Amino acid sequence: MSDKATITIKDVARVAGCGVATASRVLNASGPASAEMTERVRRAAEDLGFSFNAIGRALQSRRSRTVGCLVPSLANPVFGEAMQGVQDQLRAAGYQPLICASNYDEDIDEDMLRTLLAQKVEGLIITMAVPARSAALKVARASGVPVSLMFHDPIDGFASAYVDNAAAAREVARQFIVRGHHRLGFLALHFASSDRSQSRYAGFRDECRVAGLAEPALIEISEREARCPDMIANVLRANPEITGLFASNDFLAIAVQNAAARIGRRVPQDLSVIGFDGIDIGHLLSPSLATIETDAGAMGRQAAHSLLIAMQNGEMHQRPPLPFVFRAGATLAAAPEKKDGDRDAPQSPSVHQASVPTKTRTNS
Amino acid sequence: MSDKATITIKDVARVAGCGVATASRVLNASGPASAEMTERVRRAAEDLGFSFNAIGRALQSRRSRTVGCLVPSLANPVFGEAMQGVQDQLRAAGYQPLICASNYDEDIDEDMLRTLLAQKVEGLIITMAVPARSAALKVARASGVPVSLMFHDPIDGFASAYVDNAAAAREVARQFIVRGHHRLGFLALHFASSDRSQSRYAGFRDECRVAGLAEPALIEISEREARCPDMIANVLRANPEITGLFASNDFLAIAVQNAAARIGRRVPQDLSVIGFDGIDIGHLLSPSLATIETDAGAMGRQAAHSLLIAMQNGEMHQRPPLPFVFRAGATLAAAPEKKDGDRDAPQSPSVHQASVPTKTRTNS
DNA sequence: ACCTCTAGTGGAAACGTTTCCACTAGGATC
DNA sequence: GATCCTAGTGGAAACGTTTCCACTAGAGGT
Repeated sequence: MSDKATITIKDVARVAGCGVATASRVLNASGPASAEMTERVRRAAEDLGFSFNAIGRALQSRRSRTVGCLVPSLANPVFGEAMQGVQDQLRAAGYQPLICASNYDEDIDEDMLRTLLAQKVEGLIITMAVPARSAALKVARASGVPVSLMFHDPIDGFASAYVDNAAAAREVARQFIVRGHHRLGFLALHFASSDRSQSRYAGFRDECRVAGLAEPALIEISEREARCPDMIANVLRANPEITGLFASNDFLAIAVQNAAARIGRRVPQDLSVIGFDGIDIGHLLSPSLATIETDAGAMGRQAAHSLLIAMQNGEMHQRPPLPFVFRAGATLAAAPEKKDGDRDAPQSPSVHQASVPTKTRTNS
Repeated sequence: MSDKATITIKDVARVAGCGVATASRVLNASGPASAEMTERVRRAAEDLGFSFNAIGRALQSRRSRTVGCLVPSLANPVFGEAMQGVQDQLRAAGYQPLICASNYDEDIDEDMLRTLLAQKVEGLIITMAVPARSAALKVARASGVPVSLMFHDPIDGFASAYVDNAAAAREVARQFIVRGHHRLGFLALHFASSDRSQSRYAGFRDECRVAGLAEPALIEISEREARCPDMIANVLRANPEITGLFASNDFLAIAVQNAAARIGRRVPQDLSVIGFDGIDIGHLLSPSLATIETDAGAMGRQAAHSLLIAMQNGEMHQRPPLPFVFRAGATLAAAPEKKDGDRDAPQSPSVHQASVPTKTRTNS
């Protein structure tokens, strides 16, 4: 049943009774060929079940039609969605993604990048574990291959498909402040290594300052701690004054709710929580999750699109950041009545009323 | 800064003052070389920043060191985790996955498979959108490349890394029955096209039969309907007699809870729900999610491992199915007191007491 | 009748590797 | 001193493709 050997274009040419050059031209529609020859070659290819060997093709043409993609983890659906977007976009252009995950390991990051470059990818789409001072990024630049970043704020002249993390965080802060919260906290995962977390904290803090609030607490926890609700409960216990907590991502926000319940704090009556990413099930939970909704698929598509353009004309342009939306949810409510004599928090001047905005659209 | 041209092993040989054969032997440690020559070649490669071109190498050696992976979607973290497992395993063996998603589209399935084969992947790891009568599977078989399935029950002689869906579903049924439920339902996504859903329903139904219960209701909904809580609410309304609902996956189980709340049914007092997959956040929700816990990463690792073995010695062996665990959760409780004169449901003979087992481990 | 053009064709080189083979130069064995 | 081995080496052939180039033959222009 199966073929004795692999079938090459030479076999096709032989059967069709022509030279390989002609066969190649016919099968690629890349040059002149008589109607009769065309028919014969098509026929032969069909009969033999011929299909091109992408490797031979890539070697000769020096075009692998392949784009390397690197994300920290595929287990995180946010990156999965982004990859889905990347694939859709690339596929339409006749390219194929080579997808790798670094598992948040800086060394694997670099290693994977080298592997991808050895495969002669024509472009790279990268979300790094540790973008700053990343050896991987140096490798990428040295390669001369066009690079699109994803999720990261633009760094070092690399274009990125991202949302403005600082602006989103400011929006989160405003949502808290509007509701009378004045002791806020930011719960960060991978803070030290994540530029995104850092931008978010910066924006969050800035908005607090503008509103004359105290510096928001910066609480870092490790991935391992995040998996352990008791750890998070401890964190909450250690920060009893916080009434509004901004979590690094939606999963963490959910974990916070769980932890709060363990120590008898009610969400949102005692503690309001806002997440980040806008994962789908957020809507369905009770209480529903207040969060910043982003579109990871769109980020993937944009990164791929920019890259494709750059691969054609060599010019990589930074597009404006992608829009995000604040999604209201039941985890966010007015601050509890203060029991202690906290100093009065001046309201931000832009705040007109206490009515709750449902969705705020923005893209800067 | 960047290299004027790409550096090949010829350049290395020239600089080292030797033939390419020698350079190749040194750099691959694949043959004899004098200490001095070794040094010179290493030096030259280092100085030039040489790295192998995987394409040239693959062409000549007819070994791409690459494995094609196809999953229905990367946006689903279950598949993402599996891919992560695959990658870890392959990487350790010097292979690289080429990951594709079919987006649950049968045509893309086949198209992707052809693309992967054109890349001369040395093996395939596949989870199909529609396994039965799948053209993709025929393509895979015809290619002669070793194939590991993932998630699917073994089909057509292909080995698979999977959990025994029917057994898991029987366990789910027992958990309901133990608690006095006797009107059960199975809520399926992609039922017509998913062998997994079908196996689960079969097991679920079988166990109901064994216990002398009525046939469980089979409720199919589309992906689109699943996103719309009102649709699910309608389904619940249309099946008021059901007190125990087995959902196709955890996300769907969460959606069910939400829908139930909308029509005033309490989980678990009025309706018990059990999911499938065992996603991490299930623990953290309130009520916590009762579910069948599976290890997608382990499935990926096993699929990759079996494949690697088959790639070496040509023999693909079906390993026993991977273990699953029933995870108790607050969405599952005793059946509500019956209000109508339902006939008595005989208890399964294996049931000794009403005490709630916390975890049941099994692997068959 | 000559030249020029074009369509159609195939030979062969190249892409970057690995590996087979042939070759040399010593050292060991008889 | 002839023979055999071994380590070390490089030339060259392949892998499957595309594409440059050269060639033919007929058509169309003078």
